[in-house]
Amino acid sequence: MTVRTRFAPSPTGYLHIGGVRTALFNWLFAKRHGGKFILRIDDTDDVRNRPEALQPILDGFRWLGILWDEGPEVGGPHAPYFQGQRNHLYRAAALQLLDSGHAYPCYQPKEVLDAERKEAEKAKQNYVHRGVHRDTPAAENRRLYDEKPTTLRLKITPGAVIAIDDQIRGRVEWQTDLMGDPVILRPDGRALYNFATVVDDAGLEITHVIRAAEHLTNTATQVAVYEALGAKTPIFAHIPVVNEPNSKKKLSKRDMKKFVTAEIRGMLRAIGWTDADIESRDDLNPATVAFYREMGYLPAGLVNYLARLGWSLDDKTEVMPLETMIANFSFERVNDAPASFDPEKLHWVAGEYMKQLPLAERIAGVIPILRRAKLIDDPVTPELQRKIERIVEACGERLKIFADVLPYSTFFFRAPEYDPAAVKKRLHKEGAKQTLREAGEFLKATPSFETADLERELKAWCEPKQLKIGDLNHILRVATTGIGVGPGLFECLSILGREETLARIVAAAKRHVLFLGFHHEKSSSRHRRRGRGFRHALPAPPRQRRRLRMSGRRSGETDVSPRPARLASRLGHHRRIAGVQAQGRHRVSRHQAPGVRRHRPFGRPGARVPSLRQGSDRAGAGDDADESADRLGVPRHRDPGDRGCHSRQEDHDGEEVPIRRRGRGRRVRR
RNA sequence: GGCCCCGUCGUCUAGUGGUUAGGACACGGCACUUUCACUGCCGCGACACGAGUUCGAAUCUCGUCGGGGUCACCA
Repeated sequence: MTVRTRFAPSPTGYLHIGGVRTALFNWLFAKRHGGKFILRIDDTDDVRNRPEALQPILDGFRWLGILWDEGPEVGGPHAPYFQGQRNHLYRAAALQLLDSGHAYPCYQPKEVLDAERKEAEKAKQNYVHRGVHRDTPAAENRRLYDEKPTTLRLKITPGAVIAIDDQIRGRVEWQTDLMGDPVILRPDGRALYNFATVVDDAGLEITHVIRAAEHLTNTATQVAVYEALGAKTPIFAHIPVVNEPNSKKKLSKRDMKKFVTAEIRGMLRAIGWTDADIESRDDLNPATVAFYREMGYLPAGLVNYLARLGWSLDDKTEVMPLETMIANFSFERVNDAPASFDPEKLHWVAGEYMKQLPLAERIAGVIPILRRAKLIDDPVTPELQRKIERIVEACGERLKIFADVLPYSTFFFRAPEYDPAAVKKRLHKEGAKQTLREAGEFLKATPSFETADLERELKAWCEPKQLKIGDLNHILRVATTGIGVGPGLFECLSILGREETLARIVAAAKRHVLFLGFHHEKSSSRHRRRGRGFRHALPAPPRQRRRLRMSGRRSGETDVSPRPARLASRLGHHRRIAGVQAQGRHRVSRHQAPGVRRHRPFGRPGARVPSLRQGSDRAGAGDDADESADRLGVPRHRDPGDRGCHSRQEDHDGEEVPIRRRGRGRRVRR
């Protein structure tokens, strides 16, 4: 028997991260057994049935390399692969069940049913619907239905047990007495999910139904349909759901917008998306695959991470080639318990893959990011290409995802934006200005501006002056790049070239005085405190943080505002020259680095969130900041009074509950 | 509320009666270093709880607690 697995997304306009994990398991299993992976589109929900909403899903799969053997745009022997085009099959199957006495028409109005359901709920009873025509002869039921079409219900056999041997969960059983007769066909002839799915899975000869555990309870109904249809039930494997980061809640498709926190917004803006884009597009969201594509994650890294989310190869392997995953994938090593999506680890895995990527491909990956961020124009001249190559080389392993290039390279393409904290730390020092001027003079005349030569020359220059190369490094770095961290200084200078380097040194030396009083006013904004990559922004540097903690301040929050007296003394000076040089003072763009912050989709687990309200000069942060701060930092707790946990106690002396999985570790292997 | 599923460091996981409970991310520290990153080393840190079976339980049984999923003429 050839293994056939399937994934059946609804065309929602985006590929959900939880969904793609399910699809991946299906795909891996099929590949492992030389089988076929089928993509079927569950588009029976009219409301969301937009053809254009399918494309992002197909694109996402193709980008990840999860290719389907049968399905949209590929075809196959069981076409069409859209449920919307298969309704005649469901209808035929339903009528067949009607004729065989497995189904019956139900004329009970919906309102009555709802009322009954409510009643049952009130009485704390399970609601089990049995229609009046359950026991009417099949021929009579068919006559009734033809005369007056209505909903068709499946007859559930009473007093029976439906059981599956789930590949992951072991044996799971349900008592049919607790199941109502499910509707399989609406009055207008359209099928319901639990029915259509079975007709399709049977029709497409799916051998293994691998899906998220949230479908486990659907399985009872579906098995009943298989049996009524006389079809062979497939093998089921219910994989644990994917939870929100640091949460025990499912990473849901509902309420996706909540994942677009102020921080995520900042990241999206940094790579060139506007607020309008973010508002209007569902897929600019860290719960989708598209988001990671946008941010420049390598697809292979995402696949590797997702594969490891709920599955393991052994006791230690984290990063492994696709072939290894395929060769070793088995349900036996799929965990039973839900797994929380961990963006930090994903980022790490992505970085591991980036390390392996040849330079040429890194360059190719970085270009679209630079372009979107409007740092480069469309035609990439050979000269520009060479510059980008040098930048990427200089970034080295700082690059884990392509978007990491931005904080490390923006200053190569436009005038540096000075990070106030770095300026304060490195330029507001006794002698810094002097050193800067002298270094500038020296760099005017060095014989070469090649990286290695610069390094040698500058080191030699430092020696007699009792100046540590490290100190010079800091001063020059901030003066020429505006930020305190980045690629190697000598690489930076070399890439900038002599002319630009000197210009920046002169400009920085001039403005140095201005810096003394100016930046303090607004520097409480976390957003521009650190000009570092996506990966290392939020926490203050170790030493600083320790100090903050000791002073009882929240960690992660830096207060560099000057004491009032000092501020006052500076203000006079500042006012005098501000009018003339206002445009020359440091400016922090609202949209670009160095505001680019640490990559933390979904926010930082467990961290106190510094107030973003202070950063009112940061565009867009104000509105959603409070809300997202709550979400980011505060662990999700249910209301203590709302713990749905009394059930078993109350049950205990009531009805016996004979249904439970036996032997938790037991798995039926094939 | 009914039914079903799940419970090993903050997170991902290894573990199928005998282990000092292993690895990875994250975090803290040290070393390397011109910053950061990389790399190496060190550290922090878990079997939800209670009974039972057993010479011996993270592992088997029962119970308790906790978490989640699902209860549609949605998918």
